Amino acid sequence: MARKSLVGVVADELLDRIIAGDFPPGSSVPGELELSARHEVSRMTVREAMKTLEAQRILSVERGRGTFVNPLNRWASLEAVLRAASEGQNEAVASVQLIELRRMLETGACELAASRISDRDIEALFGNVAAMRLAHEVNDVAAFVEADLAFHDLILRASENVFVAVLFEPLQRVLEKRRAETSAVRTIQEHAIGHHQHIAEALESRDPAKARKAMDSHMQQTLDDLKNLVLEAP
Amino acid sequence: MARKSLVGVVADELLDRIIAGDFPPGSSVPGELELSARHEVSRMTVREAMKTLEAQRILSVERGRGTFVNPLNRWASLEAVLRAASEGQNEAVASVQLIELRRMLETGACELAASRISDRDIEALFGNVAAMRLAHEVNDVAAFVEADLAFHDLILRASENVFVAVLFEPLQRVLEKRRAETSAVRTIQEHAIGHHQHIAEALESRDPAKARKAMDSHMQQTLDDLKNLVLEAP
DNA sequence: GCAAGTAGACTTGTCAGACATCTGGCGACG
DNA sequence: CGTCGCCAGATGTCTGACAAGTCTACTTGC
Repeated sequence: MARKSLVGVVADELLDRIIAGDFPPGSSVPGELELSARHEVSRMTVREAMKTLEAQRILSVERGRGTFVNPLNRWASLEAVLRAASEGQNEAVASVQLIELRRMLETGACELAASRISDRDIEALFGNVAAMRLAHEVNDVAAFVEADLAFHDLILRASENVFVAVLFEPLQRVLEKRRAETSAVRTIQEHAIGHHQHIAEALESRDPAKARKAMDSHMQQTLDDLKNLVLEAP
Repeated sequence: MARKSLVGVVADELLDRIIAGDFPPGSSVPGELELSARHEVSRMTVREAMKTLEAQRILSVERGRGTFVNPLNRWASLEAVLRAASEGQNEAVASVQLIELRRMLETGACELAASRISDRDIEALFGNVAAMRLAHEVNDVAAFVEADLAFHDLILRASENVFVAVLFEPLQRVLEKRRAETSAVRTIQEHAIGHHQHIAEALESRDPAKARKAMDSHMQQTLDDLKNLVLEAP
């Protein structure tokens, strides 16, 4: 694990204080000198920390006036928004909303991919399903997850839309922990194998509507699994 | 227009050189000292420029080794990716892909909003349609666009999904210029009014599938309009 | 008395130079 | 031949200073 530099520490602590509500949107954040004294670092370090938060549109720096907190809907960092939205009892709500977002992107990408995917990619898709089946039989969770991820990644790339991939990348990183959890349950594995088989077949038929529906069913299953896990967890 | 600070200029020029292919993904960019000499600024300025690019996951800075260019699919900035994807003759392709992305988010948000939207918001929706109709009659393009944007913004917020709004914000900023162009054509205005009316009615019926379909038709129209304008432009 | 102008305090922007710390390779030494 | 240590080069941080924008409040001229 990479030890964080001072800049990272200061940026994190400042973001924590923003999320905690110390500095509500629209208000100003303490000056660079004050922060450098508080965190016992030089002003340059504080400036670099601010620059990272400004690049994520969390802060707006105005020369001569001060530095201000942007409203949450202008933040450009999915992870920062996730941290802010997960405060308190909202973690379950945030998880569901993330799945909803994933559903939009994946079903859309699948619909596009249906009319653009190559024969070779379809073959690879069925190969991934076979790999999932095998991993299920020998009870190899890691291999199962890997084939699962490769399957979805292939569809994303087959949609031939660069921007979808860009938006999806941070989402995947946030969700990968929970995916590993759900994938450990054998009955869920069986469900997933069936859904993936249907998706591959739908793509093979080159029917966008059918492909979208197949992926949507898969996402609905994923959402149900998440709800059952989160809500029933002790 | 805000004059860009030196940091912004350096960051832009460096990004331009990356996009131009001077530093392909995986390779290293020149050291801080070399860049500070090239741009005739201090090392601190270069460092802050690098920090902004690092925060957007365009660069990876590794202490003691150097600074490296990330592959495009790891970039976190929609606008930077757009700049990279619009190089050469690809601008039309990039525009279409952006609309595809917007379609995913807006149809998804509309589907969610159908079961969550309040009566008051529905009323406001019809109010916006009325405003569009009025603006159409008196030929006020600015008012038309404003009501249009308010309509879509309302649906986004009615979906009650924070993350959708976060992803959609930069998209909207990128697309707003073209939207103003298409909205200037009177026949397109008429089409849009009809579609918006259908969307509002579908949401009023609280039928998610119907709402999704109505929004999808609207997006299809937008896509067709864009294609006709881009492809037929002299 | 009032308004315009201005001095000052406070903010961020940039610069210069220095030292610390990490990485990787090269060479000396066992 | 392998290992250790040194060194060049990279980024990380600090100090102190000055430039430049913004807002407030006081001064000044009418």
